[in-house]
Amino acid sequence: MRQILVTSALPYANGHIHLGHLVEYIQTDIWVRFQRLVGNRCVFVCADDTHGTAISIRAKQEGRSEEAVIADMKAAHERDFAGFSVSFDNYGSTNSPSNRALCNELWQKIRAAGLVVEKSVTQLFDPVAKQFLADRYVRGNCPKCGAPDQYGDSCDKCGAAYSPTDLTNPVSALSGATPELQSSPHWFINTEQMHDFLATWTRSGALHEDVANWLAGAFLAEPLRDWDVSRPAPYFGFEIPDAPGNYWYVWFDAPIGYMASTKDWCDRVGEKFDDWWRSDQTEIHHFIGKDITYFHTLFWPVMLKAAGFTLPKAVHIHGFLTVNGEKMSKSKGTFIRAATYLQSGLDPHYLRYFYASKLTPKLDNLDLGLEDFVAKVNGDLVGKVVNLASRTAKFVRETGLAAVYPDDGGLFAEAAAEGTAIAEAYEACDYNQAMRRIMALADRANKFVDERAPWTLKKDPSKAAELQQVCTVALNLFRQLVVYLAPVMPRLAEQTGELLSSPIGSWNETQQPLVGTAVNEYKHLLSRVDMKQVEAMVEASRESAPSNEPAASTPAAGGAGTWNDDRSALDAEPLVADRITIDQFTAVDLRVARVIEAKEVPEAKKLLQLTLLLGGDEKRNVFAGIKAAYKPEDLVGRLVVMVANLEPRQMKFGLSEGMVTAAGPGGPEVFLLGVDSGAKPGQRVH
RNA sequence: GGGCCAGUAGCUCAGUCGGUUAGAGCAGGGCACUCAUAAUGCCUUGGUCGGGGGUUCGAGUCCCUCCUGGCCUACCA
Repeated sequence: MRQILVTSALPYANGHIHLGHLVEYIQTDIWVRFQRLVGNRCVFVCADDTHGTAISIRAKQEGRSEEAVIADMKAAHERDFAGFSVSFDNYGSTNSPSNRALCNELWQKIRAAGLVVEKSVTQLFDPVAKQFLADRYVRGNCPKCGAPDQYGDSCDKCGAAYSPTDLTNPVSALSGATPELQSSPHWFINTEQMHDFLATWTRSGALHEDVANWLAGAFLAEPLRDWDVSRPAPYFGFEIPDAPGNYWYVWFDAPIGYMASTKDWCDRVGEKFDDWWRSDQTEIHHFIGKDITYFHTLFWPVMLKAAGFTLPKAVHIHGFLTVNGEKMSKSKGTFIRAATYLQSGLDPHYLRYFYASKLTPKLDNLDLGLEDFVAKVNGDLVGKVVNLASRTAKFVRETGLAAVYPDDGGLFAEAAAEGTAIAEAYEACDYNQAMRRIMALADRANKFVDERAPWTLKKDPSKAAELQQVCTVALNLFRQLVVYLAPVMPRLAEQTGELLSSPIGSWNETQQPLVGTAVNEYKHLLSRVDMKQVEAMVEASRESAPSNEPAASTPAAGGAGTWNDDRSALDAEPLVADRITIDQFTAVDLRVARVIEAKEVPEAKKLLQLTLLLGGDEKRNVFAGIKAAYKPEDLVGRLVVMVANLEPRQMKFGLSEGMVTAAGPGGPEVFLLGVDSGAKPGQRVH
C-alpha cells in the first residue's frame, strides 16, 4: 500500500472559483479517488491563498478587514468544491497559525543553510498611502512610446517592458500621489547555490519531459537569479521574525500552505506531520496549472531541499481551459463560475466526466465545447452506461440477480482484464484513455443485451431463468463500468450500490461478479442534458450585453432585477483616487466621430487604421488597438467617441491623430464607446 | 528576430522501434430493433497524414525547408 499526499494549487482568495479552476480540482480529485479505490492511503489537502497586496486593496475598498474578506471567500470556495464532489481531507488557509509556524521553521532552516541574502532594493513608494507599490499599482506614461496610464511593468500600447521607475509622470493607483523612489532592505533566496540539485531533480522523473526541457532552456542554462521573498510593511501576510517590518512575499508562504494544511489535518485526526513531510515512505504529488510552473519546480524544491523536507515525487501540470475554442469571455458568457454551474441545475458530475474524457498527461489546453459537452454526457453516460441498467433492471426486480454467475461468453472476464490498462491510465493522469476504454466496454455490453433480447425472453414464461441470467450479466457488466468510473462519478457508484443492494468500495469489485443480491426499483440514475440548460447557464454568466440590448432583458440566475455585476473589472483596474477639476476634464476634447474608413494594418498585431469624420471634411487618421475585437467592415459607418485633441503620435505605420475610446481589458475584449442615436459627428462630449 | 510545441476524416483525437491496406468516438447516410431517457445494434460515406524536398527496400513516423496556429523570449512603433 502506497502512502500518498496530494495537493491542488491554492486558489487565491481574491476571486471566485470558475470552470477553469475546476479543471485542476477535478483532475486532482479523480486521481485521489482512484488511489483510494485501489487501496492506497491517499490524503488530499488544499487551502486558500490569502496574502498579498491585492487582498489588502480589496479590503480597503470594501471598508472591512482582510480577515473578513478572506473568511467570506473561503466559505464560498468550500461550497463550490463540495458542490463538485472534490474530496479534500483538509481545506485550510495560508493565514493560519500552523502556516506561520511552518514559515518560521522553513525560514530558519533556509537561513541556516546559508541561502538567505540581504540586499537593498529601490522601489517606488507612495507617500500618501505610506507603502511601496507593486508594479501593477503604478501607472504612468510609457518611457518608450509615451502612452499614458500604463502599468508599471509593461506598456499595453507598444508592448515595451520596463521597470516602474522608468515611467514618466508615475502616479500611484492607490492614492493618486506621485510616488517617490525609496530604498529598503529585501531578503532574497540565493537559488543559484542549488543549481546542480535542480538540474538533477528536474530530470528525476518528477516532471514531464517537456517541462524539464523548458526549465533547462529558460532557467538552468545560466546562473539563477536571487529570488526576492520579502516585502516591506504594510503588507498583508506574515512578518518575518528576524526582519521586523518586513513580510514574506505571498509566493513564499503559499506553497508552505500545503504543509500547514497537512499539519491541521494531522492535528485533527491524530496523525504525525513528519510521516507526511519528512518520510521516504510518502509520495507527494502536486497538481498545478502551467502558469505557476516555476514556483513549483524551482523555488519550491529549493525551499524543501534546503529545509530538509520530502521532495515532490511528481508535479502534474495541466493546461488552461478554453470554452468553445476560445479564452473564457465574460461578454460571451463563457466565463462561468462554479456557483453558476451549480445553480443551473446541471449535474456537477457531468463536468467531471467531460473533463476526464479530455484530460491527458500533456500540457495542452482543454476545450469545453458546449455542444460537445451535451453530446458526450448524453451519448456516453446516459446512452451507453446508464442505459444498461435502465433497459434490464426492471426484468429482475422480482427475482434479484442469479445465484450463480452465468456463462457470458467471457465478457466479464475480458472487461476485468481491461482493468489493468484502465488503472494504468488513471495513474498516469491519462483519463482520456481510461474513459475511451471504459466506453468501449460499454459498447460491448450493449451489444450483448441487444443479441440476447431480454424483452423477448420476458414474453415466454418458460424462459424466466434465461431472462434472469441475461439481466444478471448485463447488470454485472454495468456495475463493472460504474466501478471503473467511480473516481469520476462517485455519486453514480453510490446509486448503483443501492440499486443492486451492494455498496461499491473497491476497485477489486471489477474482478468478481456480483450474484444473488436483490435488485431495487430502477429510478433514473442520470438525466439527459438539454442544450437549453447550458444556454441558460451561459446567459446567466454573460456580463455585458454585446449590443445595445438592455441588460434587464436577461436577468441573471439570482432572479429578475439582479444584474450579477461583480467587481472583477474594478479589481483589475482600481478606481483612481485622485480627484480632478472640471477644468481638467474639459481639457480633454471628446468628440463624436463617424468611422468612414477602416482597414487592416497587415504588419501590425493589434492595430486597425481608422479614418474618423468629425463633420464636413474634418477628418482624423487614428490607429486603434482593436484588431482582435472588431472587423474593419463592421466599423465603417458607426459612431464612436474620440479624443480629438490628443497629441498626434508617430507610429510605425503612420501618424495617429487621436484615440478612440473603449472599455475592457484588451485583446478580444475591447468594447468601443458608442452614443445613442441622434448624435452627430463633431458634437462634443460634456 | 530567437526558442519550443503542434498541424492526421466535418469535429475531438489515437497511431509504439520506420514495417502489411492510416484507426476510434462523435457528426452524416442506410438498415434492424422496440427493453431502454428519440436510447441500442449492424452496415456505410468520408483522409494527397499542412505544402515541398530528402534519407530508406519501405516515411504519418527520421532529416531539411516553407506555411499556419499556440506558447515562451527579445525588440520595434
